[in-house]
Amino acid sequence: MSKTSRSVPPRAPTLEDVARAAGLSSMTVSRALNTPQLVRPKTVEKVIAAVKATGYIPNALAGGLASRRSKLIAVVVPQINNNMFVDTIQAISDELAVRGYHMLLCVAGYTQQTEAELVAALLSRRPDGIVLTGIHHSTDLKKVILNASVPVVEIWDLTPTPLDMLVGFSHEKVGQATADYLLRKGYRRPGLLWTVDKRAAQRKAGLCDVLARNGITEPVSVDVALPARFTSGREGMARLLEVGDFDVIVCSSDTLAQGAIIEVQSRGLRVPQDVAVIGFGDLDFAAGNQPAITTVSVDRQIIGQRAATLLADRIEGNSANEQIVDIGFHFVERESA
Amino acid sequence: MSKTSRSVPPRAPTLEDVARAAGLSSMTVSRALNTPQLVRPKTVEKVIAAVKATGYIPNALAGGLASRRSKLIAVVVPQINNNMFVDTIQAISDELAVRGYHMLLCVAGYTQQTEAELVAALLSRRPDGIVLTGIHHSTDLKKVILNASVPVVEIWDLTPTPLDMLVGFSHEKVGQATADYLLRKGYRRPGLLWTVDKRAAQRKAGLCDVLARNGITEPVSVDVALPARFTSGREGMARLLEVGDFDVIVCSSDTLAQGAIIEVQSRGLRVPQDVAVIGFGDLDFAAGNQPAITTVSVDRQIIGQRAATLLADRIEGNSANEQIVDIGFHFVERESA
DNA sequence: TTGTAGGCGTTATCAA
DNA sequence: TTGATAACGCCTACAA
Repeated sequence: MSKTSRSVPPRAPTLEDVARAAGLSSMTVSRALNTPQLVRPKTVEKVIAAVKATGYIPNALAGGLASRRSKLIAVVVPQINNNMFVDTIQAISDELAVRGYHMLLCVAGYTQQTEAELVAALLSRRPDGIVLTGIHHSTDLKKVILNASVPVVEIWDLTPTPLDMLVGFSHEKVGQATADYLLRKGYRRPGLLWTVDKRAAQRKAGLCDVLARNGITEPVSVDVALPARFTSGREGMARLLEVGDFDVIVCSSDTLAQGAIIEVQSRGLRVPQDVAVIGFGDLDFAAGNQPAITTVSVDRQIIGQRAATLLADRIEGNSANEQIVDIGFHFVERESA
Repeated sequence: MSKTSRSVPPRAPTLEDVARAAGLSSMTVSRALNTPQLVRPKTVEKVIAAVKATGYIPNALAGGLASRRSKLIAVVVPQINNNMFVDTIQAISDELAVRGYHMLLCVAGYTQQTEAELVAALLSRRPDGIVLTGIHHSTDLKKVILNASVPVVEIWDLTPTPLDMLVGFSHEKVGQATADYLLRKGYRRPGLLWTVDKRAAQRKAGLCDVLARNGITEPVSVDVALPARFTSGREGMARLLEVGDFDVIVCSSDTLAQGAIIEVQSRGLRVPQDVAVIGFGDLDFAAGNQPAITTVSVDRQIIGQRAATLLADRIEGNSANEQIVDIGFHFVERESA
């Protein structure tokens, strides 16, 4: 109705508006905001005052379009609500924040098709870099990624031939180390309590490989659905106790191990005397559990931190010298096995 | 050197390139991709073929700039590696994916200053909506948000005066319900094992309020750092056992409760006979723990799902009828108290 | 140190 | 049903 008070459309202030308020050109305002060292201090002050006065908030869409740098990193994980990945995600987010990037987080599930589609959609955001979980990708995905020539870090696994950069560790070796431990401790009748993802499968392969070479072939394995849950640990252990007589149960994660231990104890049996239990991950409850869980420790935060650093360095031209980072792992002997 | 093979700069194909390949205008290609129902089927086919041939990937920065809709939702949480929030985040992500949005995930920590800065930076991405954890924000943050006139959902808390929309429950009532339960069960010497965030403080207030009205004033409280960890639970319980004689320990989360229970058991005491323990959250191990943990169940996924739905509906003009969603909670009596 | 011109890749709008 | 034109808001490149 009235053309006085609300005649101004509620358009967000632009660089131009700030420039007008400051009596400068929009280019100078842009410089004052992004590269203040190239602008006279007094001018910078003027700009800052004008920004405050106008309530200006930069438009990163426009900025990214013009500069061809989005300051955006896309992160693809199989799941968020997974004790293994959350610490890595948090570390990525923290490190990226320090470097001035934002994190676009996507859940791919555990199928390749989904991941390929997701990444294609993600690329439309023109991220400056991408973090992919794992090293097994569909050929479509690989083609799209390489074609986009965007820096990529694969995490949580190891291969001599990554798409680009990589931060992880060898799951096969984890399995082997676990087998070595079992054999050294004299366990002969192992049972497996396992989730069905690719990395867990590699650990199983390494484990069974060494066991087989030592005369223990095809140990019984009970599979449980992802994500690994305490409940699945209990149920899986219950099934194992029905089908066989084991001296040790190897679990694909500490979460399962904790559930398994409770199940054993609830039957009046003792861990490790009646049946031992081994986990994976060294989650925060592993050391304090009763009995303390023997497990494989992996620095999940370092994975995220290094991944973010590698990407940011590459993007900013401080070309990373090492492209493949093996963060290793270490076996932690505690009470449960 | 040679100007034949590599003379073409590796510029990503644009709408224009697709249009040329299809013998159409870029506008028609844009329509075929976004609103195919407005384009002749045969033309759409041509476009799809040309897209495939050129390897075209849309540029959402340009699209967002032109259309003023980024298809981006910013989510701000205090922490990611927190058992309480991950399920909510995952649910938001899942629901947003279905609706065609991407999630920008930011970690604010537990200080208001950080959150205000983060949101300002986030707004530069021109998100179509924002999810904020909690209802306590700095006045700066509120001003910026309202000024940007972007849809907001606050989650995990309840207030009659949200910034905009809200999905959560009353922490004070959770505390009251817990107190009611304690009193009904005849517990008279409660101790508290608590983290120091705002929402936990509200639960404590509700709890102490009811207790005080029943003659139990200022129960001893041991505070532990965030995030709530199994280890903190054990340590906190150890301190409690040193400073007093309690018949029940109320914990601000199941994670602490689980640690507390183990600590009690490791001393040869029994839960709940020697000391009872109550948790909060009904995390996945609560029901299967030995003893099963008496706790308050909150549907963490629903919070995320409803928040995402509210936002998407609002953005797409299907104006949400209810702006404040109280998802409630329910007390779950099990064995530990 | 500051300013001008032009383009980044897409979509809204209007015309055909 | 399709196309031409003009933004969208910023930054690169160059000039002054």
